[in-house]
Amino acid sequence: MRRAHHPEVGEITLTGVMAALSDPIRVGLVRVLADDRERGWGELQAPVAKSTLSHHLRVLRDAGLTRTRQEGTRCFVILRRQELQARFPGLLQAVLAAAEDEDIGHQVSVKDATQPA
Amino acid sequence: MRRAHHPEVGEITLTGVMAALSDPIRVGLVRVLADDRERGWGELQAPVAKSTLSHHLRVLRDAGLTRTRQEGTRCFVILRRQELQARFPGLLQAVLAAAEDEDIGHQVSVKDATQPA
DNA sequence: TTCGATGTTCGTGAAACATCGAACAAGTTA
DNA sequence: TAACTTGTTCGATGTTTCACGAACATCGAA
Repeated sequence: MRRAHHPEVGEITLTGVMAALSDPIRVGLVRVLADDRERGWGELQAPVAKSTLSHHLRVLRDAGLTRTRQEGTRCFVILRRQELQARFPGLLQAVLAAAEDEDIGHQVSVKDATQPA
Repeated sequence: MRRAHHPEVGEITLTGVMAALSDPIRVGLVRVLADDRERGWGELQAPVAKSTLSHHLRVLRDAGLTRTRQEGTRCFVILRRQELQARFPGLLQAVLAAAEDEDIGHQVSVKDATQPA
């Protein structure tokens, strides 16, 4: 369980990001993470098996969209917003706005576990 | 040779656009078309067989990124820039900027045939 | 040490995709 | 009518992706 190759900012590719965001579930995950709060795996609710969710999160990570941190046996994800903004200015913003507008990935949500702000 | 289902603006989906732009050659085609000039098939130069090029142009068209016009036996493409801007504000712009920055799709170009401005 | 929880990886299909060459269709031109 | 040009469609092939369940690894707790 120790595999987490995050690409450097400079290694993030446009086509990689586009490919990662061509799946509704992954768009949904990004939307959920768009509030810049770190989320635990377990909070993420999506209509797929956990191995499939793991796969999607890996794709997002490999594409450079998210960063994964491990703490004990559980993992946390966070959106690499600033880095993406630096690499591809305006892109994430435009995608998020479009996703909101179309309500893409609405099937993904967070369990309100850590909700006490 | 009569197949050209252009989606309405409202039918263009984000994931469709993202998927279409996850291929370097298609990004290159969009870059070439980014000057808003209509181009003939024959002008488009890409390192793939013509059937493959036809396929890529079809994907772009189906995704709503381009519009195809037929005149006699030859076809012309143009970027649906305004409509995309209306549908997904800022998206195309961000993608084009990123593509320029990374020089993605540089393998695609135009023959200077209609070049006399 | 033995559970239980949490993710990852593996093995496996089904589907989608990129690519090519060849065959086809539809105009243009000779 | 007979070429020729231009682009589409077809069939084949190999790769990638998505999906699942099962097995494995890791850590914390009993």
